Amino acid sequence: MDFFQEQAVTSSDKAFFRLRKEIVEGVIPSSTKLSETELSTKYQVSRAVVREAINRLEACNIVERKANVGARVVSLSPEGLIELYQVRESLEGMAARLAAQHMTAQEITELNALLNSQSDEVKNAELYYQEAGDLDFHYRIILGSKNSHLISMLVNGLYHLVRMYRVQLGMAGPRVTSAFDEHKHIVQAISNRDPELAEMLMRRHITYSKNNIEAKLQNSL
Amino acid sequence: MDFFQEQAVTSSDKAFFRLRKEIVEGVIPSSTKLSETELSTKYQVSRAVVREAINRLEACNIVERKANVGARVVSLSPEGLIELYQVRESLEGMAARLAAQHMTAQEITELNALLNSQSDEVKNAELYYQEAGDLDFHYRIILGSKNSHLISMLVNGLYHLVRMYRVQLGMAGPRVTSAFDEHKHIVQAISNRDPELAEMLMRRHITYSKNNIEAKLQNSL
DNA sequence: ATAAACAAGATTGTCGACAATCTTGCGGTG
DNA sequence: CACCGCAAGATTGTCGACAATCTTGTTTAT
Repeated sequence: MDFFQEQAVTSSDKAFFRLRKEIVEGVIPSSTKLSETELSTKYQVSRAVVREAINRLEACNIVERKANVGARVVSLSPEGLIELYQVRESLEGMAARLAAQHMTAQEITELNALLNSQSDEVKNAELYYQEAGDLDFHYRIILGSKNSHLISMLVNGLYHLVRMYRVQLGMAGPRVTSAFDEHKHIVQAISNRDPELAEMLMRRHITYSKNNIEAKLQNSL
Repeated sequence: MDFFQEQAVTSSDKAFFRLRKEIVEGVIPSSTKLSETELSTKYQVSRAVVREAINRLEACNIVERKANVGARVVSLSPEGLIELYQVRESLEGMAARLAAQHMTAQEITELNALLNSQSDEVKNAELYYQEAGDLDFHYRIILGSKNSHLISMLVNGLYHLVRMYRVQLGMAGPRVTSAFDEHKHIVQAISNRDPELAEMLMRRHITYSKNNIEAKLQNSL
């Protein structure tokens, strides 16, 4: 299930994962100032490891830092979410294109199997699908691109930010069955080794999600 | 000329910029092991600032690091360069699309002016163009997208890697006049506020570059 | 009363030392 | 002779203390 369960080897790793989790899940609210000394006492580690963790969070665009002033959690805005989805559309579209070229026959078979198992869940209205299943689908295609830069940008960077928005703005929306059909068509294009179509369908799929979210944001104003 | 001349405020900044420069320009060859103690004596700073600099280089994908083992400069490969250009095609294509929507009238005017001034240079065969002028053009469009994630990924990340490849594999190739015409058409699409076409032309432009580079790599084998 | 200048406090940046881990070469054992 | 284990050396990871910078509240001069 969890593809890349990144495992912590050093203290900084642990601090980084913990901090990221707390920020993404809103335990530490957005726009909060991150005090190095405060966190080091809270986590029972030295300031150096907290510092390194914060630096890594900055590289993920989860916190912003000013020299001699400090770091604070990024503030979420509707515009920021739109920007995020524009980048997603671009990168995941390319991922789908490359996946159609580079995925192995076995990987494609497994992807189809995943979709079939999810098909039952969708019929039975187990909306377990939305969170984990959607992620699983997108991850497989990203990894299937076999492009390490693409993978790194999406998996280590964007996806945590997207999740942060999802959690904190309460976007666990529906769009389940329609999204599922879109997934099916994307896999079909990949199975047919049709890069052009795969990219186009993936871009549309993400654009639809973006529009759906924009509509929700409108309503909540 | 230099758009974002990032200015160093802390010692770590200086160490980071210096290290990046030396790596990109090949003074420190690719695949070199980076010893923290060695660099700290060489740069006359503490190990902590070297450490932080190396961490930042890791975030840029310029060095790879293993826990408890150390960091080494990434190794360049033809496949790596291709992957880089695939990501560039994706991101800069989106940048051109967004630039067509979001650039101000003044920015577009300035972009046209830049092209006109370069037009003379191309005619006079001052191939000053290739390096700085090409960069200038692409940077303006990236910044014109007004998408901070896109800008950050390209300016802080990919472009230094691309330059590293260019310098070390000796890719100061021609393709001057034809690339210039492609630039002209892209700007025209942006002037017409045609996002679709701007993206398509930018993607083609980068694909051509990629093909050109691939051909050179073939020859040098 | 407003604004500039200063001082006290707190926070980040940098440093050198110690602890934990990995690498390397030697010696023992099958 | 090959392989495993172990010890010495070197390298990275972590720590607490000091230095440099920013923030804040008060004072002072216009």
